[in-house]
Amino acid sequence: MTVLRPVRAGNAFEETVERLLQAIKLGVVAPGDKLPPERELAVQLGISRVTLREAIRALSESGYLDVRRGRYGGAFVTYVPPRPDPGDLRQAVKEMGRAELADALTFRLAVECGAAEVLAATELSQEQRALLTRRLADLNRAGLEDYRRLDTAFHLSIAELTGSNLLATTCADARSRVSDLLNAIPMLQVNLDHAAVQHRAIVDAILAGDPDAARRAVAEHLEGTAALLRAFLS
Amino acid sequence: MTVLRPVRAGNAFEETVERLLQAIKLGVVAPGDKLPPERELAVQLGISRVTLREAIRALSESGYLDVRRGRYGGAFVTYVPPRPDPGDLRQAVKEMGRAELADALTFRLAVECGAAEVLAATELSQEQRALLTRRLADLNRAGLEDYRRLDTAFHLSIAELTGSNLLATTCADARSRVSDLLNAIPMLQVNLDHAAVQHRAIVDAILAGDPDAARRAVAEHLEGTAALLRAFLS
DNA sequence: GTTGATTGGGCTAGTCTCAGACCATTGATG
DNA sequence: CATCAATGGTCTGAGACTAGCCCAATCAAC
Repeated sequence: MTVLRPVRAGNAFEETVERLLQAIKLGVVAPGDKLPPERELAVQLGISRVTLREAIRALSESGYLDVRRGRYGGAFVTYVPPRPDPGDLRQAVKEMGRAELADALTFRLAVECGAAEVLAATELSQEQRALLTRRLADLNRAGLEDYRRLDTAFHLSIAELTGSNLLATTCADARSRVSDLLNAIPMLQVNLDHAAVQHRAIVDAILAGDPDAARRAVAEHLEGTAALLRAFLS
Repeated sequence: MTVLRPVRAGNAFEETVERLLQAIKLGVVAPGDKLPPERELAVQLGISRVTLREAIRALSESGYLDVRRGRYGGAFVTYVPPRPDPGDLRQAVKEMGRAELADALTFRLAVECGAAEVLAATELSQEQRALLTRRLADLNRAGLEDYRRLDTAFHLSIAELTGSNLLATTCADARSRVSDLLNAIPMLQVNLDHAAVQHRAIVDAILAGDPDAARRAVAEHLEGTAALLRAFLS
């Protein structure tokens, strides 16, 4: 049964590595930025500093972080998403497995659609409307270097604006499960233009307070990339 | 930031208690049934038998379980949902806190709507359609004693039928966050009749392959109870 | 240069958790 | 009534995790 599943996804070290990797790959800490100081971060993550340091060392040895001592030191993010490559994509899809990929894509579709329609059904303040349009503008202004990070920020801000922390973390989790795959998709200008139109439609539907339109816009947007990924299974 | 949150919700003992309580309150193991044998359950939950036994003992001492030794023994569920009581409801809502309640309700709305519309957009096999209608029929045939459990089973089967484990567990989590509150809501015949109509509408929309209608039906259904709960905040 | 604040590096004693083995109880079956 | 399989009850040694402390390095400010 679905509820008597493992209580923990691994030991504290493994879960910490996973969490930090999520923060890095989602661009919560951008390349060149540094993580919070160990003592502080350990408290935020609810683990001991020893365990946190083990995780940081692992990520440092894997090339995700550069750790520097002394004042103004810290753990700096060195990871930059690899250049999109259909070969990587094909391999990544294979590694993940057919069932797991379907699960992750369905999950993402459901929670992002749910978040968008809830937000569309909400009375939004002027600040909230401004934030949403600003995120969209940031994304449209982005270069290829920053596109994925700002795309993530845009999508996650929809969930965050609902005011539900549970929903925001769930959407972040859903996205991180496919982030490696998304990063491997080549960014063709046609696709970017297409995505921009869809992003616009999503924002318009939310600002217009039209949940059905918001749902359809998000579904259409996500189905595009989902179909592309599924194609690599055959 | 939403992603640098605690890695663990508590120690293994606490998380195990929480998980077993979820299984009991959602009716995954019905009153009178017993949990799987300790050795087996410990493996399923990914914890040691020692830790599992501590959790079982705590629940036994709290009156949720009755543990019997020997062959044909086991941990039997003795918990039956308390008789609905507006007084309990008012207190439970107060204990939970305004922000947490809003979070949980928004979360549930988003994920259950998302699940329903994904399912409505899916090609369903004959077996899947049959399962859904059977769950609905079971619920309509239920007495007051079994209503909550079968209502939960109906709602969760929608998420399970999407084939996404992640989505199913997320919906189960969302429901369990408000289950105490739902159980405290008095079951008036008017409300049950109303719910039956809404359940029918949800199933019809899913079977008809109409995601927009499915979304609206679920949203309307959940907003009813959400509004009722919110009323107890004032 | 010296200083001092900030940050990573490392140690230790104690608690939590685990795997595995063995014991005790129960009750259907022959 | 004796047997025996299934199940909960208990113990032990090892490893994971934590809290708290102190050390070492760095660099802006004086």
